[in-house]
Amino acid sequence: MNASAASLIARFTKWEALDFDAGRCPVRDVLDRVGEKWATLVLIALGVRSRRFNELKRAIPDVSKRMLTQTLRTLERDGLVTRHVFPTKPPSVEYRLSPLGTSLLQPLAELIGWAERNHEAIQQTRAVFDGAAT
Amino acid sequence: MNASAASLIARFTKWEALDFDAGRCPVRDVLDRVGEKWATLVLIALGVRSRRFNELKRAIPDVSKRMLTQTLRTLERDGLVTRHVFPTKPPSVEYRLSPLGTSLLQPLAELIGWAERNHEAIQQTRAVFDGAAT
DNA sequence: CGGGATCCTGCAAGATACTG
DNA sequence: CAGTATCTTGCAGGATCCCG
Repeated sequence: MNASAASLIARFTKWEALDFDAGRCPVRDVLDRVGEKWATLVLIALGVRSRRFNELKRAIPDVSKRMLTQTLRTLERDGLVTRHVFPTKPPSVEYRLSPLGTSLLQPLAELIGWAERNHEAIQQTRAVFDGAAT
Repeated sequence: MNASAASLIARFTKWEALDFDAGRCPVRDVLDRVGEKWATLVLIALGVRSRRFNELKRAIPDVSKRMLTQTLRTLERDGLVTRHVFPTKPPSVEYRLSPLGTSLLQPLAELIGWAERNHEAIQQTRAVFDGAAT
């Protein structure tokens, strides 16, 4: 147990005492974003460099245009990504990570680092669990 | 931009060069967990202390029994939580955070800390965005 | 090129009722 | 107390076609 985790636990203990309402917890917004299938990938891809719509789509081959558009709108709405239109012909639109979006990259990186370090252990545990269930 | 974020970006650049498949990315498992509505709350509540089923339910008032059971099963399957049955009458079952689950608490805490520091800015940006859309 | 509009499907998650 | 079983609904996300 480290300092940040201990602090989190202390905060939760207070929320709990106040009969907190998970539905209105503002932290949900952020966790929901992280849970969205494409949001994190878009943030990371834009962390590498600013990109145009179809550049992004090539960087993340499996995303559909629809979901990419929707993901970008959501991220823009939350101020994590900015959209810059250049009135060329045909039009070109560049997406950039905002300072806020860039700052999110750090905690995200730590979470993903944890996932990379531990996903093998998770998959083994899972195999054992599923085997025992049979 | 800090070290862990820079490292993440470097890794992504390599994935991208290898034409990576998001559907098979093992990191998804973890991000999906974080996105699940109750999983993080359960992990934090168990970080405070080990608890029994109905203790957990009281700590997180809005969760239904069904979702709590399902969430606990998933976390147990991934080895983040362990389940201990005491054959008393009536039966009592205690859930504990495993070492793996405890280690997840740290990156999670940083993400939630970020969310707490920035949710106000996000909500303001969102209000402006929605206002402009009208 | 950078989308928008529509239709469709599957799954997360809630409501309710029952049980060892 | 600690669940299971069943039904239902909302929404994420995919497929397809259209547009300036």
